[in-house]
Amino acid sequence: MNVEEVIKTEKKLPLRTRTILHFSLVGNKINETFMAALKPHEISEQQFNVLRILRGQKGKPAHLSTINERMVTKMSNTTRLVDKLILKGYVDRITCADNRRKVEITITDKGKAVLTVLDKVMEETENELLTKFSDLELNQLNHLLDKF
Amino acid sequence: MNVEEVIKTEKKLPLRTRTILHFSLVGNKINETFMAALKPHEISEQQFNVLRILRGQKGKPAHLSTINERMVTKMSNTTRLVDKLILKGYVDRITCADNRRKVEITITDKGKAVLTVLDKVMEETENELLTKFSDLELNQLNHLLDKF
DNA sequence: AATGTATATTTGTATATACAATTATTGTAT
DNA sequence: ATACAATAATTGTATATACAAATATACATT
Repeated sequence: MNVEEVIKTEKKLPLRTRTILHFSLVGNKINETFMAALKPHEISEQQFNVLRILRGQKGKPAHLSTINERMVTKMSNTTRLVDKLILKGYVDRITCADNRRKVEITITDKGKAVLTVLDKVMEETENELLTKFSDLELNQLNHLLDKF
Repeated sequence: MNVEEVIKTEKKLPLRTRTILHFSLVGNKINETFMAALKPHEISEQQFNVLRILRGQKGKPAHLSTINERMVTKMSNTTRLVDKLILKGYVDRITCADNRRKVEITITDKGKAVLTVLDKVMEETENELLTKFSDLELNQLNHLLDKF
């Protein structure tokens, strides 16, 4: 992906401007690719993330605030993401007995089942996006990303 | 930015999964930073992009489709982005005389004026985001991004 | 000229997200 | 115990975006 080609400019961009622009162009490509891959399964990336977080709990329920901390989205959206997952039967929500302000979210068997399907979809998409990278290059990239 | 720390997991993620996740975490950080920087000026990143594209035309108007090609967003959104810029007095829209299906968008003096202000804001934000990078590292990053 | 097809943009509608305000519950200080 | 602040989640509302359908104009074929 060549920046100057995409944005159709002849003039040389300053290094920092070019880097940020480059980054956001690649980011958009990655997002679009994942959205397209998940679309046939009628689930959004954010909803998928919630399911993954819940699986990470290994049976234990997660408080809504915990899910929220591990996501980029805002609290109010987390509530509504969970609403949608409940409608699909992928998670359950009960109010916490210890502290009735909190709610506990658990992934259902149905939710686990779609996750195993989606895991494959995501892995394939990752590989598709990263075909041109060697492991060495991926490590270099990760190392550079740590600097942000 | 450490991936495992952000998503609070102990187990080691597969290299490819980690890279994509890392990328999207950094992408979110970049986006948030720019949104926050532009917010006081009451303009969105997308609206700002339209203005930059128009400036690149050097006085010549741009067709809506041209603007659209150079942006990530969809055509219908481009229409509405321009609507908002017109309301603010930053651009003009006239139907093209040669081909009355097309429209021509031009940046106004007022639009150019805010751009010069926003240029500084963007440059500062870029520098703020990239403080930890040497020029060599930025070139390495750009080189790796080309592989996407 | 009439008809069908392609192009360029706009509009309608559903969904997604951000932000502020609200509700409900718990903890704390007097 | 009462009042006040803090915490957790939800709801209302405005804005943003995606997608499909509609509109308007131009081009091509008979």
